Amino acid sequence: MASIKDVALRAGVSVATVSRALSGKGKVSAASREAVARAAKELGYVLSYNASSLASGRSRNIGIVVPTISRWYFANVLQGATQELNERGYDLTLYNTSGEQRHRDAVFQDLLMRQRLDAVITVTLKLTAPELHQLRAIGKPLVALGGLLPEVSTIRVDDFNIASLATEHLVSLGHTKIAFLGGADVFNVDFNLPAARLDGFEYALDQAEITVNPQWLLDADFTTAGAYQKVRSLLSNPRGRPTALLCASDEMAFGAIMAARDLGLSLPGDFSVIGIDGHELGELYGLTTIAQHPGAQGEAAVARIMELLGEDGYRDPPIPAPDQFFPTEFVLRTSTAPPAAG
Amino acid sequence: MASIKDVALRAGVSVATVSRALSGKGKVSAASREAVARAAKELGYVLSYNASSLASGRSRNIGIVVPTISRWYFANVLQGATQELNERGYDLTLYNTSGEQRHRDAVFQDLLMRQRLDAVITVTLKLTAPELHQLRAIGKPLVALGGLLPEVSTIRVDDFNIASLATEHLVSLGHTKIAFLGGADVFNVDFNLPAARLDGFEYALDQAEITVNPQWLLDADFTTAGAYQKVRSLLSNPRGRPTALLCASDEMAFGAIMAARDLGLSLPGDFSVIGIDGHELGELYGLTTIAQHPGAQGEAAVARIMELLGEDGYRDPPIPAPDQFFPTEFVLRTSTAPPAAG
DNA sequence: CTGAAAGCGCTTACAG
DNA sequence: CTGAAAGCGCTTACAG
Repeated sequence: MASIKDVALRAGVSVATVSRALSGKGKVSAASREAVARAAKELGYVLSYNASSLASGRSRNIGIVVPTISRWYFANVLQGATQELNERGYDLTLYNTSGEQRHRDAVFQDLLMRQRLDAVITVTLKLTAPELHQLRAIGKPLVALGGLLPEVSTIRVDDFNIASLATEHLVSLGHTKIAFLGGADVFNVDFNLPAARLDGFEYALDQAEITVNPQWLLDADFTTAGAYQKVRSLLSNPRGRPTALLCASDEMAFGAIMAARDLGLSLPGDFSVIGIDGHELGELYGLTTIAQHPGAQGEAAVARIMELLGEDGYRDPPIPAPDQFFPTEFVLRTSTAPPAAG
Repeated sequence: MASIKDVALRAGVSVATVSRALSGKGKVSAASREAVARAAKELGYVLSYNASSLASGRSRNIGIVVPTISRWYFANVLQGATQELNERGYDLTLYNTSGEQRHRDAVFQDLLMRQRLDAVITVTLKLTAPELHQLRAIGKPLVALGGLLPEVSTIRVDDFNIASLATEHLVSLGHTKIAFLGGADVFNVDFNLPAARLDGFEYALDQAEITVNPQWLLDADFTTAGAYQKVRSLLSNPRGRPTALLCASDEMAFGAIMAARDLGLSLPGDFSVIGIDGHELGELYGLTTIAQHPGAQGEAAVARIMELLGEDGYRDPPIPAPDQFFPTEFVLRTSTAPPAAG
């Protein structure tokens, strides 16, 4: 592979000039710039990022830590983040904390520390105190997508507000018998949202002076199959069932719809379902939902990182790191309607 | 951050000894080893991978190039690959070729070339000749998951065989009116499988002396929604419809099942569906399928890379790079049954 | 605008 | 088993 020396030799300038010409930093005459560009092209020169990073302290590489990849939300966040980063000429290094504890430890104690990263994005991770300490020790910009890192710049949706809005929708249709399907803590993820979403649900019902039936506050594991089981039981209770259900994720809402159908209920006449997420499949199910656009969240996290990095790769002093609510969108489809008369 | 010099100073040895002690390469006395370990720990030393890579030529970093992330197969491949890599102390750098052409160009012309990678894994990508040339020019081990890179070590499932097995299953149940739903080329992915799977389908029918109805050879875009539309049309044809369907992916099979149900057909009595993939949701749908375990494929790709790298990070001369079929598994559920009498 | 040179933090023959 | 030293390929004050 051609090195910067080869380019310098061919262009008839010093390596310093090659470096300046190629990076665009510092003054270089038009003639030199051109000669360098030509030489570099002829030699197929690509700069060594290890060397560049070592010398400059900038890696053009962002780390992202997720609790799992193979779930809708996370896969879409990654999709948005990689595209945005690759477009800006940055690499993305992916860390997955799922699986055994020692893998997770390896990520925080070793992999993240290797000084190859300019910044780190964490996605809905509930970190232990030592993990947070480690992350801070890197001394690089940090963005927490999905919130949850104290004193760290965060981007997240307003879970309380989303849940109360969804609930208000059901109330406004005339429902009073409304159930809630939240999510349990899985993957060591703080889907802490469950708490906030439950609060929003209860708040909206309270505002409407509707009493919450504690039997109708359920939990599943954020999967379609898990939700299916729970909702099937819910709807089979001979002592009466709700006419509407708010699910803390669309994937769970799909399970709820399947369960209701399998029990012979007609939707939305007998049973209304609203989700939260904006999953593509929602269209096919006719699912009313509140879309949170995770791909765009991934892009926003990258944009925030770039702000924090500034033009030269760092800000001194650092700019304040805001906490930002990401906008969501109410999507009305056919899974919600007024309850059947009677 | 503490550097190797600090550790050397504190341990009372040279940096060379520190390097050897920490890497485990070369002879070091037990005493030195211990002193170094203690000093490193006390200082919270973590080695700079940029420096290490520059000096040694090894990055402990594997690149993986995918055409998209937010689809079941790819998300699961990544899930398997990251876990396996993180466990071995390797970083994974993720490149996504979806989106605009210039992003894709940036990946191949720039990002992959930066000499930060020890090896590259590509996932079901149809590469152009220049792209392939670029990849080869890196001079690093290459593994193609899903096949398709000429003269490159590949790991893939046997699409022909999978499809013919699935078809034989339907035939053995007594079906003769069998349709096939393949996938169109999306994302610039060579889901070239469609061709192989179609071949397998036709072969099996031929063996059973069943004539293929060309009207029943369909194509969708590998999505549930796309399949739903196609199958709805297929089943609504007043001139008769098939009693069974082979779908080239489980996600499409879900759409097929939904379409059949929405038309009032009873499954599997009126209509049998078999998929290919092993998607988790298949259980809920009762979908008979051929599971291909993409997470395990991701792990296998990593294992292959490690073989190619050898203990020291390279093999000289390189070991031969085999082409390997990844095992799949027939999963019988309730979506397939003999056709209703008549 | 340009070049010589120091330095980034490691690894690894080489000599002992 | 150990250390001094060269070298990996860049970047960036510094001096001109």
